[in-house]
Amino acid sequence: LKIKFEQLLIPPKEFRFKQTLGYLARTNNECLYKVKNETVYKLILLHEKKVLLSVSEAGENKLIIRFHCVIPEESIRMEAAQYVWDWFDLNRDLAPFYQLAETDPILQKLIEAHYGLRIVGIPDLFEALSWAIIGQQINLTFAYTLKTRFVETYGEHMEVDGNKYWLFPTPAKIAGLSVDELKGLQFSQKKAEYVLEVARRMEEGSLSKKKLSQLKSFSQIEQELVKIRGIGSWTANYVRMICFRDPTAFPIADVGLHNAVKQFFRLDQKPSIEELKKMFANWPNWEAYVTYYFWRTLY
DNA sequence: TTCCAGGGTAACG
DNA sequence: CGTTACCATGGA
Repeated sequence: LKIKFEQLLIPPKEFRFKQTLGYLARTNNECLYKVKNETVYKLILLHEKKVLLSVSEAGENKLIIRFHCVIPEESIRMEAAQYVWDWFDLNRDLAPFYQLAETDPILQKLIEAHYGLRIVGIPDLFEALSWAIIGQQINLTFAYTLKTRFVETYGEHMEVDGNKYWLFPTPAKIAGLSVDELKGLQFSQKKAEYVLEVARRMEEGSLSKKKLSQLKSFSQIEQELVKIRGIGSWTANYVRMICFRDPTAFPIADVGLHNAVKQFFRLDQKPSIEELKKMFANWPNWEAYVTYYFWRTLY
């Protein structure tokens, strides 16, 4: 890929790009970015323009963003840097989290295995909600299949050097679809209805990341989200976690978390909700990070 | 073939 | 309010 411009990013101390890459490369089924040669490539939309960027490590814990398209203007380069900063959750101060581990053997073990791992987010609210809805109650492999069909049917792409890079579909594109069209991709009736409802609300403007961000608390964001059909506690917390960057978000009903905890402690059966509440009470304000670190123990 | 998957809704008591 | 049946489809 031809490099048109480079931009340096200096992440905080408690960050290891290797961990981010490990997460990004956890599956071959992801259609919204590619990982190759320790570099992640992603197409994003900035000011209506498709911008293909890559992120890799440059020297000691520095990141370098490269642009593989027309040379973006200064303001767009800054927004791209901001995007990556948010995507990798580089704004979070992990020092208190790691301090908490000093007197906690469970956290110590988790952090030892994943030091420098940050929650890789989904900054786009429509994508975050849609992906959560798609993933409800089906195995992840099939969830990726559905997402890929959805993206490649309704999303835009850019082709560079024979590779296609995709954007997640916009609410505007999806809002006009019918349930049957999504069922054609093997969405269930309910999933199709839920995704369409979210798209319509976003297209109409009553639902937006900006509006929700202006609320006073993350719990208010959750209250607003669960008013929408198809969005329950798990989905709302998942989205608080990966889109709104709430470290206290806690998708406690998550099957992946249950399996991870079961395996981590070699339990005979999955932990109950009460047991999880009790356990996580040791990690106040870091529920999202502990959940994420547990997830990583599965792959 | 059976079990279950990064849940949610609606009906019921 | 807490519980339960049901949804719906593919993966392993």
